[in-house]
Amino acid sequence: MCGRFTLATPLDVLIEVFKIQEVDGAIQARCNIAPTQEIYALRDCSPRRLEPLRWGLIPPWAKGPEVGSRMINARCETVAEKPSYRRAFRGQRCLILADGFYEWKKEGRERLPYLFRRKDRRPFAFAGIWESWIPRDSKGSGGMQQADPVLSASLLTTEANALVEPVHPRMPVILQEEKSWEAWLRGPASLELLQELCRPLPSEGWLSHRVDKKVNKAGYEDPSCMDALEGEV
DNA sequence: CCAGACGTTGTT
DNA sequence: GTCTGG
DNA sequence: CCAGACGTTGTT
DNA sequence: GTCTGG
Repeated sequence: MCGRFTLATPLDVLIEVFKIQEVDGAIQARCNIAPTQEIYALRDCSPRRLEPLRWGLIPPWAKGPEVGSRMINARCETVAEKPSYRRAFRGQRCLILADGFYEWKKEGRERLPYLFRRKDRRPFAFAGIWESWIPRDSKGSGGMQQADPVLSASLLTTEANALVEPVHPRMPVILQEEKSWEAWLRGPASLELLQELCRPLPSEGWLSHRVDKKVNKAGYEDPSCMDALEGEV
């Protein structure tokens, strides 16, 4: 699973790595992105536009946005069939930008967070799906103003690779090459190709280390979140 | 037919 | 909206 | 994902 | 225990 991640790479580097052509809104370094918060995604190949989305896919039929708080992940094994996800999986895939992700290991009563990232610290993308949700006319508005649609997203999960497996049995679907970014975003794609892209990423070129439990608290964003605990590598 | 769910993880 | 369960 | 709340009535 | 909020 993946319930927290980081995106602390400077914007100019993201623009260069992902060939971003437009940037929507201000993006700031994030060390502990939590569900329901803003994430940054590319929804199209051309133009490649970086935009903020809400983490937690809100299906179009939802009565309120809180439905999205339990839709933060989609299993790649079932995403094509689940009523809440399949439409987005067919035609609304996105790349969620990241440069690290946290997974928790259960040790008795404790939940110990680990950070996973590339040795070279290059940013990468989670395979995501997005939806647009239109708020129902809220009671006092009297139809005066139509609320804007809310864009939201889930990220796909797959089996853990050798590096993640000791900590947790699932990990996010990671795309780290231009070719796979293109393939994930590009129009209609065969189920076969998409399944291929969802295989667990090999661990070569990646590192993990334990981090402080202060990461457990959503909203704690100090850069020291990403520091290795003493005695860890 | 209507009502109710629609998701993932991990578990003694 | 669409599917499942009763 | 983890942390924190988990309830109603009626009100200075 | 289970749900909601971040």
